[in-house]
Amino acid sequence: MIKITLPDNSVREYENGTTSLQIAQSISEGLARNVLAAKVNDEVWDATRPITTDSKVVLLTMNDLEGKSTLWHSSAHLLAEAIEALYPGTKFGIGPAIENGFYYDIDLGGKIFTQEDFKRVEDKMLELARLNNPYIRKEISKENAIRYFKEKNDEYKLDLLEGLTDGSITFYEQGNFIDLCRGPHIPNTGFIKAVKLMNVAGAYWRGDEKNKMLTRVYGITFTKQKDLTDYLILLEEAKMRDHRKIGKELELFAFSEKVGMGLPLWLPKGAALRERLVQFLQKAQIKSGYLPVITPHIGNKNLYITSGHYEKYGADSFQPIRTPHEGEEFFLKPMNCPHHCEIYKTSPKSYKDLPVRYSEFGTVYRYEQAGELHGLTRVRGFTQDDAHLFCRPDQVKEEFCKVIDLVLYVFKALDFNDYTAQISLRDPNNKTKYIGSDENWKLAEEAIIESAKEKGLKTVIEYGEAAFYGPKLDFMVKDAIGRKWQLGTIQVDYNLPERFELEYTGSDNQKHRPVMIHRAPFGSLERFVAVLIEHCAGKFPLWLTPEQIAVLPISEKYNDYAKKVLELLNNYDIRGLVDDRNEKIGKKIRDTELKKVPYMLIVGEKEEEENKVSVRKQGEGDLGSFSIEDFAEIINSEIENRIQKLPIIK
RNA sequence: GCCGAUGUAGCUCAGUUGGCCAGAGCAGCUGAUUUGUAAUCAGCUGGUCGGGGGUUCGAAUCCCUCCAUCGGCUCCA
Repeated sequence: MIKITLPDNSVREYENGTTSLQIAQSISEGLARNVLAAKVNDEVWDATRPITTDSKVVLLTMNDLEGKSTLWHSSAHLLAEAIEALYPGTKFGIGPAIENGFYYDIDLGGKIFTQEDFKRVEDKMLELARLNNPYIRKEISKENAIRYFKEKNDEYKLDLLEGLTDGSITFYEQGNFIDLCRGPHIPNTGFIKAVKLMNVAGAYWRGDEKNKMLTRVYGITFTKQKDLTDYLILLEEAKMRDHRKIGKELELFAFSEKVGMGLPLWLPKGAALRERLVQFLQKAQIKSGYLPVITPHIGNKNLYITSGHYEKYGADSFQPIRTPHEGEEFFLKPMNCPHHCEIYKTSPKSYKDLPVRYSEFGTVYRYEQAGELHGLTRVRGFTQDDAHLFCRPDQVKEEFCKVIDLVLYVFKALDFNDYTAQISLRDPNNKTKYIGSDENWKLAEEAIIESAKEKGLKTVIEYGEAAFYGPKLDFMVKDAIGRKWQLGTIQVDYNLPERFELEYTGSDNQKHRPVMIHRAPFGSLERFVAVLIEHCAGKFPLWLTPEQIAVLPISEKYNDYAKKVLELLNNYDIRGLVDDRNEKIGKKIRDTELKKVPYMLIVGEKEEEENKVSVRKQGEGDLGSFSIEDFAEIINSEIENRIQKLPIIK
């Protein structure tokens, strides 16, 4: 007999060799029908794998991340089985589960796989799923594994096998399909009840652009049809919120082929919104002791040679601008830090001067490959809400913590309430990608980890995500429909001060090297606005939105009164427009609703007589009539509660 | 940059066995109407069918090429 400890710490005894599935059955049949896999002593196992020692067991269902990914991994095998049945001779790369579903990389020889083929493959998958074929785990020798895939003539699997050591190799078999796979898998294909292929794309074998491009087929499956339906509804919702669509509809920004790809044009309303964001942050930064500076849009090549950016990115940048005579070379400014280093150097610094904090809404230009561009989230010209803090080593932690406060202040003001902090460190296997000594990296990493801890941030560590000059703390926010976005970033840097030979005189009258903190709470205004649009679906906070009110006269007879109302409200710092078109009130309301203007003020005979306005709130309806002063009071207190009462950082 | 898809009026979209002057709705303009909480009516304007080249008696439709966009890959200082 073996002892099994369940998550509620209850201990049950089972016969040696009992499976997690049998444990589930002993608890309830319903549970057994939903068990996809099990965590046995913190390792995810097949639910059908016999347990032979005393163990901690957690049964996994669709409600668990690991349960989902087991289902999706098994679904990838099912996809492969279906494709092999329909397109014999197909070679298979890898087929993992991903955040939402799974994919399989396949080589169909010459055949082009398109959306037209989806229906056929989906039907085949469902047909195979209904056979309830078990997923059977088999340990196999490397020699036999190689023989199998040689016979099958699948060079990708042979390539994968090369990296594996004998003794650890397992095959999984379901129906007529055998795959090299570590597992784990669901008990049988019958758990897969709903199947949807999402899209198809090219992907290089092993992610290396020198290798052959395979066809990547993306799909998702569920154990209930309803879950698939809900997922598709969520995707529709995401489509409705797409900032490219809303940006066009609300006339916030545009692109022009003539101006060039990836170069956003801010339209009047978008520019107003952006400017308001800038003012908001500028104000908080000045209160926090930042000194705004301004630097040019181009910089001499030597500047970037010093910073190390030239060596790292020079070849993949917009190429230099050459002057007609002197043979000088200038780059479009791809980042602000080197300029700020030079500002630091314009005067000698004492330890008493530090920290100094230079801030700049600095517009930078980066050559991004054509296929990488995406709306406002990935562009070739953008404005960073940048700042560089130069401080003594003993000030790093305090400064870093203050920057965290500022970032959280920004998130709070804009309703991003669900966020995590990602500590982005070097790739330990490839240190050549980075500049600077191990010692400096260690100091920087410690500063970040300690500060995040002190602030009580929820953190995850990611290796290989650091900037080339230093580790980062990246803030990931979740939007209103649960999608994750990277926004603000804070970086500790011991390397650029060295390259620029930055100094200050200490109390010991010796020269010392300052530490530099790079930070951008928004990240970039472009990206931030994009994420904000998708977060709030275009219904911006009242303090930020381009038009807070629309005054809607019932007929042209009341246009003059409407204009007077708007003027009076302008005096209360409330902004908006009068819809003086010759249209019926229903039409004006409809159009204003679609423009997502927060408040509509309807004025006609009654209102003019009583010097009032009828207030209608966007998305909610009629609120009744108010005097102009009362309405202004309501708006301004709503704004005050949202933003001005937030504790401003010291 | 690579793989695949897409490109028709300002916007959303019809129109492909190649064939009469390329269509609709919304937007815009003109007029009528002067309106009470999500679309008033009528008329009109607007398109080198992404650009260029080719096949053909004839091309939005077929072929080539370039550009842009979309979904991915790779990349992201």
